[in-house]
Amino acid sequence: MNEQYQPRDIEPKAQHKWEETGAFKVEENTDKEKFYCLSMFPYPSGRLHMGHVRNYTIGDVISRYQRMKGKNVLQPMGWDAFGLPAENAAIKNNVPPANWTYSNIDYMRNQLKQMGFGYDWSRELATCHPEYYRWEQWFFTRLMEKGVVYKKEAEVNWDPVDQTVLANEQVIDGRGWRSGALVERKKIPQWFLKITDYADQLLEDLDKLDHWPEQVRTMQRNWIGRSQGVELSFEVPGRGSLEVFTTRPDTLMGVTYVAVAAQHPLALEAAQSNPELAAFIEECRHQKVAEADMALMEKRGMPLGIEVVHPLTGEKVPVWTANFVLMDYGSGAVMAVPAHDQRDWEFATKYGLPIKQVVAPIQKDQEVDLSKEAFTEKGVLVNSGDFDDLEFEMAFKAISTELSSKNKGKVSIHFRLRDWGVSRQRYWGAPIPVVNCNNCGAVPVPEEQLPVLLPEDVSFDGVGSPIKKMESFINTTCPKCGAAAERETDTFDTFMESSWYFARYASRFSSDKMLDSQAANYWLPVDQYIGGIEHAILHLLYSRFYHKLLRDEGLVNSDEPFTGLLCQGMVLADSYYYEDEKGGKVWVSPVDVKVETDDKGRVTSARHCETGQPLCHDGMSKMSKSKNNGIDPQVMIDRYGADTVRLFMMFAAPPEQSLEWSDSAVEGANRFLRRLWKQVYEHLAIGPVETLDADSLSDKAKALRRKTHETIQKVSDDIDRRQTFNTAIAAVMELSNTIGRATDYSPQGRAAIQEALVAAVQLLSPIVPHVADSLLIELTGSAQSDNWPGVDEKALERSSVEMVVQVNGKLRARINVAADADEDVILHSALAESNVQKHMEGKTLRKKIVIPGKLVNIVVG
RNA sequence: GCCGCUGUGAUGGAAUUGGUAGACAUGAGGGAUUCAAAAUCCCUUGCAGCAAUGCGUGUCGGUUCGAGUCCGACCAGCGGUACCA
Repeated sequence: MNEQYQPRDIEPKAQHKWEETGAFKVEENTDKEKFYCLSMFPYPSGRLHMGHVRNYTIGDVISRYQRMKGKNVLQPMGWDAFGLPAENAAIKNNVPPANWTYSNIDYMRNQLKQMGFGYDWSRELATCHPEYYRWEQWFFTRLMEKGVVYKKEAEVNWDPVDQTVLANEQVIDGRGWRSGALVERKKIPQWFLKITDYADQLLEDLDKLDHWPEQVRTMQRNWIGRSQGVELSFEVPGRGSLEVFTTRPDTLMGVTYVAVAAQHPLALEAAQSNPELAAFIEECRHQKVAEADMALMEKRGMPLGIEVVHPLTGEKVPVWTANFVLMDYGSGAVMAVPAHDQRDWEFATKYGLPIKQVVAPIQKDQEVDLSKEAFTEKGVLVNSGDFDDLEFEMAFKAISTELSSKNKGKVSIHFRLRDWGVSRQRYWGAPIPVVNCNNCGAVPVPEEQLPVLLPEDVSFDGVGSPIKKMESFINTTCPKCGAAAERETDTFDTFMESSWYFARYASRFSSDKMLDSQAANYWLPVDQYIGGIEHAILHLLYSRFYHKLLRDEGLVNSDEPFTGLLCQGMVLADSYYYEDEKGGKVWVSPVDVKVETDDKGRVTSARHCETGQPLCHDGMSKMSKSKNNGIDPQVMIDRYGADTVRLFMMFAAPPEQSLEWSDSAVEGANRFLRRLWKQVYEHLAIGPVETLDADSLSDKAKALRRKTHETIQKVSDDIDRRQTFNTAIAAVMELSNTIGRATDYSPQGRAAIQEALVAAVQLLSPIVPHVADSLLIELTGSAQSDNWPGVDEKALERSSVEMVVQVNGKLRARINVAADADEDVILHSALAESNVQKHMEGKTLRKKIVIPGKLVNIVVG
């Protein structure tokens, strides 16, 4: 055994061995319990970043742990390879997006291998590969036939100079990021998936996901947003009716105006004879489509000069157009009750519209001042004619019944969730498999003509998608009637690919079907899914939806794709900047910063290593290009080895929390591994160890053995149930410290040390597999990586326990009592303590609380 | 804006079911070893105080014998907000 820990030596050796023996290649095997552990696949952006390293280390630790517990573990890896960054890189470097993507994949695959992750590489996939997206195209044509798909006009951000659609991210301060032109909203025809048909299932099945974080389930519930309300109509004299939905029909008698979207037909019609209104509508066309922008902008509106008829009172109320009403959402119109809705109240106050109170507080003494704000609580009706004195539920019933009897409305369930628009006007994505024919309309491409290949050899100028100008791609014949026709040139939203990759991994080798049901159903659902919290809604909701579509097509037999979910936090680093002459911030990589501290180790100032330029510290923020604070994992792997990086990542914070990068803590992790190596080396250098006989140990050896088994118990629970890998590592560190203090070097004393060392290394092996592999071979002659240590309950037994004694909740003494002592004995012993008596002096004993094995609290007064 | 989360020593964090606040690390200070340095090893380290002790988990209030943990209000930061992935 080498005296020094040399990761450069042992890591490639271990990795080579795993590859040679196909250690992580798995097959369906019904004799063994399966475990499918999946980390969210990466976008191949160029190099691995710390977020990936963290995500995949967590996944690998869980996988290796489950494998050691004897399960048949599938852990695959692949590439979410379509997307916007490839197009940006193509413009910048003048290479086709495909070439850029493939070379990134090659580089990053090699990096993953250097980290020692135990993937079944035979199942690797890339979503930009036709053998992957052909099935997505095929499935879409099945959905078209089933009517789950439809086409409608929807608004996009339009850059009028570049003549291209922009992602929300590409709109900066209302302007196109490249052209600088004022962005417009534009309606274009797009494909939608009817996720709203599955809204109820998606909501109800959340209750089954009891191994998901509660916060994610809550967010999804709120996103789906089921609410019960009333759909009602206001008559527009001479022009039919205006439909609105409200969850507060009890406030119906307080409606003082109705608001419609700027693009609403009523508004557009009124604008024809009203130039001022037309100008307002034109202005609204330049608002961003993002919800956050909509919510933060100034609420503005204009009257249309028309009135509608209140469905119950028959009174006329004015119609306004307002910039916060969405045309794409619901009916594009809302009723306004300024007295009982804060947004309506602000709008009414701003434009001098009437505010009519129709709800009063149930508690008579509660004050309502409608000149200050709206009264939005549920209460009792007033100023509502026949409905006066009714409370919310009765009022809801009475008013909705009245509306249905007059045929003016009905109770209905409404979802916040909107259908999923899957069309993108971009190049680097899977082509939508549709042919547009003048005779037959939109025709799905038949299965035998799939895949519709995306041409990869393109010149990419960034202005529009190349395939939109490529006649060889566009011109085709209609699969139905044979006439000349045009291909759809839009591509799929990349969420389409990431919504079913987990199923394809499980059935990676079926070449004639999207999924082989036997393989897919053996592995699915995923037992443990790991990824960033930023995917809590969109990706996870779309995947759940897609899984149900696969189920309804008979391809899988489960209802949900992911049984367990772990959302890991971000990786942060210090960020530093200085200001240039123009006052702009110049960000300096933390690698190039020298930090000065005072005599207590507090940071006093920071300077640029080379120039000495004083720098401002901007605190910890997410590692990003924009703040130039990314730490390259490759540099750390080269310097310390993969095990140190893995250990630091898992030790520095619990997985769901954000993790702060710290150079000195990385060195600390490395130091621990060196110490552990040395501990094993020195133990073995003394000579052979005899077999442990648990009954013939000294008290000291017994205490070490108890620590060993307590640690096994704690680490097993930490990794398995709690998923707090940081505390698991801390526990092994404690065990290592205890081993270091051992003084019994008799043959049986050394046998107890041997047991402790073997356990420590085994417990760490999911986290630092390379060094563990080497150490276990030295200690036991074999790697034993398929063995998780078991707890010997007998080793845990203690004869006495320490308890703390409090007086009025303050710690005053510690006592040692027999483990099975009863309350009287414990109290007697507690009251005998001199410091306890001192604090009781001159006071009356009021209460005695005894928590066996923990504490005694004496209450005096 | 809305939805969700987080806040504990100089720093990362621990405290699992309401029961010893600060495990395990990092940093800092002191010492040993060394010609010297690195590395390594040992000791100290929440704040105030000589001590007894008092104070202390973002802020303010509440429940309880007992609150980092539960409840209410607030402040700050972060994630998502439907075309970034």
